[in-house]
Amino acid sequence: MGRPPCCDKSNVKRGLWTPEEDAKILAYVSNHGIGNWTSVPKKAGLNRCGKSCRLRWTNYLRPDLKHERFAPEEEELIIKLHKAIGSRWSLIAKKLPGRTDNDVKNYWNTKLRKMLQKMGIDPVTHKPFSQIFSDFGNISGISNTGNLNKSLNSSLMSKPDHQFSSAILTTTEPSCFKKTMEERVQEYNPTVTHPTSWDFLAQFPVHDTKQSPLFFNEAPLITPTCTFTWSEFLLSDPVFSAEFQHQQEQYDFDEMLSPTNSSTMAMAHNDLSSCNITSTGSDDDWYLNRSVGRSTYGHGTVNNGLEENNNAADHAAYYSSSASSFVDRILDKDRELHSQFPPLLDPSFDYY
DNA sequence: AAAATCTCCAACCGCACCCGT
DNA sequence: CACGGGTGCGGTTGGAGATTT
Repeated sequence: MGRPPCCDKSNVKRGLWTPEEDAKILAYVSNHGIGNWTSVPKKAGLNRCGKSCRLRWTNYLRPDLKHERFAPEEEELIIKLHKAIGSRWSLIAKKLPGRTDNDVKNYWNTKLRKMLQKMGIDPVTHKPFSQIFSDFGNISGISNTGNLNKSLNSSLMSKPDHQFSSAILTTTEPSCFKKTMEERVQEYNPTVTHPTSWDFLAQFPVHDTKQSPLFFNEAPLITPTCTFTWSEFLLSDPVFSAEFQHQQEQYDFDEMLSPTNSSTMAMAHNDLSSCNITSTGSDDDWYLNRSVGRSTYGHGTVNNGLEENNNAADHAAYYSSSASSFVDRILDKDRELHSQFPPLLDPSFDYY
């Protein structure tokens, strides 16, 4: 027998909150503080589930929340923390003052995940696809070039925004696909005149480990081709290595991280310990943000013009202006790695 | 101009954990 | 120790606005 619901769902209001309802929550909290949310609806005169009240307060009404767009430093930190600990949004949010787990989760799902995919980085493993293919080439029984080429061919037949499907492991696709890597890359992005393997790989949609466990999850089948690891690369990165010097002084991550999953957590400990973010938010800004920023009453979100940054030009500007960013350094390292994989760099390489 | 599709994010759901009794 | 209510958390959904066809 399952647990009874926290309230009678049929008799409580659901959906978007009105300014009047928000005012009641704010008035209640200012008078009584937070706690015992199940009794809040009754005491505050709201026809809402207590859980819904708590969520509204936690995710939107709390005075310490930031409502402006994520800063580049915040984006970088989210990516780094996600690499270290995965989708533990509440832990990640704790390192981003003024952000909630819901904020971080939404931002990851709508922006960062897609951005990494477009850059050729698998947002699940945070590895460039090149490294994944390198590992792929060493899987027993499918290591010969012909099969690998056919597999690559198969994946190229899919549209970029589609998830990387298990089709990569099939060899039954039509064999009429004969474009070179350079042609494919330039077709995808005409501004690339001398595509690297990275550009080539950036075409590939991301692999979904849930849908296609054969590729990633059967770890014993995969034997890395070289001793390089991305965690070591990150540790050697000049920016991050400086941060590592202060690791234990800044955070007690043993407290944050569960003792289970020791190897992953050990890495997480290293990566997380380097995080050092300074709060840029101000409580005083909040009411200003609420008045000039966005609100979510009635018809959804109203932005102040700075909120959204969806176009590619802005992204390009950001990544060129935040010189030698986290991702840039990964790209540089990946190109270096590809010097060890010349066949993929040969313009005459034919995917057939 | 209208319809279709996409993007974004607030809100919801259900499970797990915490903690007081 | 067991139980039950409250809370935290991550995944998912619904729908409004934006963009594309």
